[in-house]
Amino acid sequence: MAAMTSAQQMPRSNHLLAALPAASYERIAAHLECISMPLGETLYESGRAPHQAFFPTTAIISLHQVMEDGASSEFASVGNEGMIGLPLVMGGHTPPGLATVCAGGAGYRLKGQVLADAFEHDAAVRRLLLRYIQARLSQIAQTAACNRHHTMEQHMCRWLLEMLDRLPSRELVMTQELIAGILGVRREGITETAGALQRDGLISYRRGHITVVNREGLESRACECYQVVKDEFRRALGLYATA
Amino acid sequence: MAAMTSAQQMPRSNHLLAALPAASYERIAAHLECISMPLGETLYESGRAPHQAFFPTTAIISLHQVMEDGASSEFASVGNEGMIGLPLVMGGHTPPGLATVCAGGAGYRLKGQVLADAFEHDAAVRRLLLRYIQARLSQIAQTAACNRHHTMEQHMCRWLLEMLDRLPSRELVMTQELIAGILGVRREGITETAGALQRDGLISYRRGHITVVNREGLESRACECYQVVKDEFRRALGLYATA
DNA sequence: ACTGTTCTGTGCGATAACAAACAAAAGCCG
DNA sequence: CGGCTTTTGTTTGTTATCGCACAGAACAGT
Repeated sequence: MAAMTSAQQMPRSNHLLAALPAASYERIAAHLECISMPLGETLYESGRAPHQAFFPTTAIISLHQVMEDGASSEFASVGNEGMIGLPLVMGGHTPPGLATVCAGGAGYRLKGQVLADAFEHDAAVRRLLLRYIQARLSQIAQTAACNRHHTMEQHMCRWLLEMLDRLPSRELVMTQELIAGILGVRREGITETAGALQRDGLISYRRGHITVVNREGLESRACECYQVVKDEFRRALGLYATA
Repeated sequence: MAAMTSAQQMPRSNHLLAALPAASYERIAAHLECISMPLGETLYESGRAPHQAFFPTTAIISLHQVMEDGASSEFASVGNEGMIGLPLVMGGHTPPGLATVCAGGAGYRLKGQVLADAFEHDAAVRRLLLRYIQARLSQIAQTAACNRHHTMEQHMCRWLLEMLDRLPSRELVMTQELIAGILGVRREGITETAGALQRDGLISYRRGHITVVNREGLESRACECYQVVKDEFRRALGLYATA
């Protein structure tokens, strides 16, 4: 965990925080700690009660469900557009599922109690988070349908785009093995698909690094789910939907 | 839509309503209208803004996402344990997706404004609904993973059990074609799977009717998702988790 | 530079689900 | 009863993904 600068004088590089009215933000800002989130770190897991919320700025967190046989599958990814720790405001227990850092980077940490209080007493915070939760619901629902109907290539293109939208650069630091684990498919499948995408000039990669070369190309080979989910989050944060 | 009896003197046959403290319930009860929900009716669709919430008692609603190419896939089913109309309290727009009645029956209808007000001003209502939303999130997340990893037979057994838990009888009135549409698979697949389950004495069926004969058998052939989701809802409603 | 480890590439056969076409019932209604 | 419609059953071939096995390449550390 890196240096703890107060977040007040920093740009609000997390869109969810940025969408708060100034008064609400200021009440929270003093409690935000700037931390680094190293690749592979687990922020939430089923057994452990959560006490912190996280607002990624450059990091990306993958939420996934793990099956009894060890197979797993991402149902949502969270980056600078959102937060980790919804159970804190929903007052329930820790849900099944796991939150792990799939792209190392930075983010803010906030004490669960501070968030819960803000949600309870500040209507603006509450409204925003509820809209965010609704977008999250759509995101997961779309993923469920995507998992049933779309091909591996479509899904992978979608996922690359989602990562890209949240990353400061066009490069992902990530092995094919890891991607396969996240998407819940075999590593060989990713090798093959990535090979095809590289052949067609959409991406280029070397051991543990993938660079997106042709974004439009990826968009045309991704499934509709990418755009659907993106629009939902834009609406939730009060931005206009894309044309 | 059937006769509108005030719900006050009726048993609270919807578990979510039943979980409310008496004071909170009474404030709402006068506004509950008892209605019938015929098979096939659409309660929510992407374009239309929602103005009503629904609390099924004997009916079951299937929430599904529809793809551009017309393919669709259920991501949650809602019966007497829950409600339809979460967007009303989350303050957002109508999400993508569709809510249709997949088992005809009865339920309560509540004006959206009444629900929104209760959520805004009554902390008990808010707490309960937030816990319910959390369970719904888990339900959808589990379905996403289920869609990726489990077989059609596992999924179908899971789904039959979920229907059974919410139905007054052991019989579903429903064609194989319809089931296939809900689960997002081919009708032939359902025919084959249903045939196998009948051969093994777990269910029996005739044109448009399926009767569950051996519940334990189904449980052993369903995937873990059934139990995981069931436990989440029990917790949300304040019941004990199963042993 | 050498060596070991971690990634990536490739080639099988197996399997689950798809697509389409058609046959056979089951129920509805005159 | 007899015909029509809807539902279910069956067949054949195709495709996407899996599971496994192993080879080659890239990189990291000594």
